[in-house]
Amino acid sequence: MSGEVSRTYEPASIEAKAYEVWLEERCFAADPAAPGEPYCIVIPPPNVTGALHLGHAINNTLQDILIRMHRMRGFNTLWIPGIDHAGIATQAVVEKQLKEKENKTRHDIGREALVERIWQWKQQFGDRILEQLKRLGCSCDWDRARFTLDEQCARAVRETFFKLFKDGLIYRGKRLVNWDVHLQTSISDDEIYHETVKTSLWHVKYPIVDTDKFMTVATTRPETMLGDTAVAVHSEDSRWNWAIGKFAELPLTGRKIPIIADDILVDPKFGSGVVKVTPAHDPNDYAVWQRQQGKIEIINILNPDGTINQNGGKYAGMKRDAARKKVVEDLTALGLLAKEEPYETPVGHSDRSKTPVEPYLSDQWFVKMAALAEPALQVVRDGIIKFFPERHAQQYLSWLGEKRDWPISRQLWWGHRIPVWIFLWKGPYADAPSDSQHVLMDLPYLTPEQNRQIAVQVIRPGIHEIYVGISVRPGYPDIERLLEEAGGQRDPDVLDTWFSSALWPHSTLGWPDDTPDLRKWYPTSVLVTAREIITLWVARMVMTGLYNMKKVPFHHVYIHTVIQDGHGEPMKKSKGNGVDPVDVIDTHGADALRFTLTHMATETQDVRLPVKKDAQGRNTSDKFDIGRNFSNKIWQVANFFVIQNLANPGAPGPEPVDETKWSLADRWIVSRFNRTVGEADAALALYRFDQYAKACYDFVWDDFCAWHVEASKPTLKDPARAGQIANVLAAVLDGALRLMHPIIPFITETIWWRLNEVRPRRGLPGKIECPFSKRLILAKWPSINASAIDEKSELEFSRVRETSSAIRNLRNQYNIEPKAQIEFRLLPAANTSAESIAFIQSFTGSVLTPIQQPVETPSGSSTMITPCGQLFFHPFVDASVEGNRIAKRKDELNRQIQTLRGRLGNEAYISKAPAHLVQQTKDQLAGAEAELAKLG
RNA sequence: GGGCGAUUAACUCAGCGGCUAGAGUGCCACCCUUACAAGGUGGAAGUCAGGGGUUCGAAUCCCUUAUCGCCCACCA
Repeated sequence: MSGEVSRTYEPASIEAKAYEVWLEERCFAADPAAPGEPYCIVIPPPNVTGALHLGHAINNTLQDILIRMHRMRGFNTLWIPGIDHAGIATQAVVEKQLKEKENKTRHDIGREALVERIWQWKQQFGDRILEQLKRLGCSCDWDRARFTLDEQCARAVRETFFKLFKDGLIYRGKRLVNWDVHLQTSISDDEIYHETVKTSLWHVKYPIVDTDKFMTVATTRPETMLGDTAVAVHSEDSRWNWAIGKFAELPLTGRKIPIIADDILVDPKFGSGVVKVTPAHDPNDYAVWQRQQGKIEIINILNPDGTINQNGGKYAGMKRDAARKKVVEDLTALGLLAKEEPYETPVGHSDRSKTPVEPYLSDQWFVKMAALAEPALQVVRDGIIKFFPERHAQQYLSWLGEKRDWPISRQLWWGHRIPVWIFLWKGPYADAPSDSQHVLMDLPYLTPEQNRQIAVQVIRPGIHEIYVGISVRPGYPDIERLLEEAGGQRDPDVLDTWFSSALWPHSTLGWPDDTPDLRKWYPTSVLVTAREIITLWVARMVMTGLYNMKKVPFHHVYIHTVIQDGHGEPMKKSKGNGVDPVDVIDTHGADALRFTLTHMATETQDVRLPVKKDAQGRNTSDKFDIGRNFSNKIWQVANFFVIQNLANPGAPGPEPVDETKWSLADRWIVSRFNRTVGEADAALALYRFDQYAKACYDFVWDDFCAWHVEASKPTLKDPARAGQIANVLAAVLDGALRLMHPIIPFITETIWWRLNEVRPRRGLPGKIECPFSKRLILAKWPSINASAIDEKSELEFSRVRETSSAIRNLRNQYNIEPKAQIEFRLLPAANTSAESIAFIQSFTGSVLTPIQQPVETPSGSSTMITPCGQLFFHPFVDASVEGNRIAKRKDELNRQIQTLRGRLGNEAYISKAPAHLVQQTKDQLAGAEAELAKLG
């Protein structure tokens, strides 16, 4: 039997096999009709752009723990896997490839061809991600794997967009985007890096109309003054507030622009106290324009290629650098340039083209947040959704509380294309509805039935042209075709990736259809994610969940630790410091990886993981040794101690459990096991995965291997008791495997099969129940049996441990050969049983002869006080060693006595501290004094 | 600049008002003892970031400084 099992733990040989069995037997497959309370997690879909790193590994390990634990508890469990299409990042990667390999831009090959290529790319890399999750051991229902750009998600997106559009919650507005003039595309904030640029600060004089005075503004971008629409001062700045309401004459253009007060924009202590306002080309100034509510104009002076447009008058057509130079020249000629000084300022650059980005005014679609955010705030305030740890709710509440409208359009080709067809308004202007208003109107070329499937909204990008946007309910391609034939043009933009991931918890379950899955598993149970996307993702899922489903998408949000590299930088795809979990699985095993990450999943602190490359070029870390060593420990004790002893030719057959034949160590380990189950349950209920891992580790390594196994060895040789010990060993191993399976599924499952062969029926009724299950993944989670808790045995065995350690310490100090037996006389303390003494002898390789009275300790002999009694010994005593030992101990005791006396001498302590603490201090003092006295 | 968190042994982290502050790794000594050298036994190692305060009692609570991480805002 043991010949089939490798002597050392070799993860590669067992992981694939166990996973194959789970898949073959469809252990992960969920059935909404199956019994059990629903328990559901939807995976935070990883971006398709890259391979998973250790941050994903911890995220998914923790989800798998929850899923496996609930599956064992009898819940009807579903874990839905999936991948995010990650609009910007993915398109950027494929465009970059296109450029490098074929020297083509996306415009060269066109929209359809580009999207086709991205799909090919997605196929390849999406599969790789799913493969990584499988290696990790994730028990997802793979048949339900989803992609945020798949057919079902597309329907959910279309349906949601249409609903929002019809309800007037989507509107068309202006927004400053980061414009890459080189690539002629907008880019996200994430793709911008700031570089300090040496430039000048120009001080320009603006004449104040109807006076002979000037205001001086400072700017690093003089060419943008062509788009100035106001000059702002602080309302309490006595130098300038007299001018509020007057006008300034904008040099070079002669335009008169208002002098306004804006106390947010202007810091009167900075510079001249006067700020030029260019709403179309500066984010702060744009905010001023919004605050001023139509009192000032907004003028765009740039073409998409970065040249000055017709609004720039005689500068039209010039590139921005040339225009800047010319503007400065002209100002100088007019005598309006007061000063030019050297200046350094950070300038945003596009990560993709490495050129400076331009804030650029463009038409975008927005979701109105006010109505959607309020219920999402309320469910968290009311505790319907709880964050773990609790403090993270604050970030959610404060961000959502701002209720800033959500810009949802992206100038990309990869994504859900915005389902709006835009028409020029043909009716009389007088009848035109006002801006951004949702209107009811029937299109003449649609049937009444078809007209019910569309929603119309007015958008007005210019003064003299009025456009309407028409959105179509999903599933009516014929209407879309009719709209296009009638001259409508579909908006070329796509939706923000987060728009589709916001629907993830219900779209993955089948929404907008009313499916059995949706009815069974929505709301889902818990969301497990990292704190950086609490706003981007979590908040939006809550909003859309409440909007579409009228119910929260999940009840708990667990925010886990961030895995950093050795320098304290979070692992990120963009930083390139991510470590592939498969590397660690290859060097240490999946269970070791999972155990170590779980052990690190603490509540507050992010974890640094110094990584190094091994000889094969794999990124790994010594930190995973803890998991590997633990796995090996389990492998050894299970296969070559417990199972071996149960399967030995001479081993006792199963016999009925008879607790009267149990030893102190048996009662103790059974009690300890039940306590450990309690600790694990408590930890998991609060998502304290680290405490759960530690409870398992301490129980298996310290309690079971280090003490109970040692205690079992002599009795296994006693035919009268071997049968009972075997019962206990089998049950404890069984229970431990159940308890640890969620963290380290592969090794526990593999051992489980062997245990089933050797001892299919096992268990200690009322103490450790072991109902049979062919597969551990489907076995019952251990329950706590209060009757197994045995405080008396726990106390007694802890004294045995302490005494044994003290004797081992003594042996070490005297360098006594491990095999050599040493002899003591023992004056037993009260409650020290003969059984305890026998255990101490066995644990320490010593002989203890009980005595009734203290004996003299003449020179050449000595004494030691232990919890189980006072020891007297002589043969090996060396005066110098013993002198040191005793002196050191006396020092300790004296120090202790001093502290304790000091504490008791403090009247405030006696009167204010709880009585039991005062008593405890007194007992400690008495104990220390007694020991000191005995040492002479 | 605002909010949140962190700073405990050489390293990675627990502990979060009351035992002499713990664990794993690393280090030292002894041991291939019949489950395990990926191991066993024992040991050394910490002014709990600095400074103030509250308390009978502070690593733990409050204030403050410094450094780091995340989110948000970034100055004409």
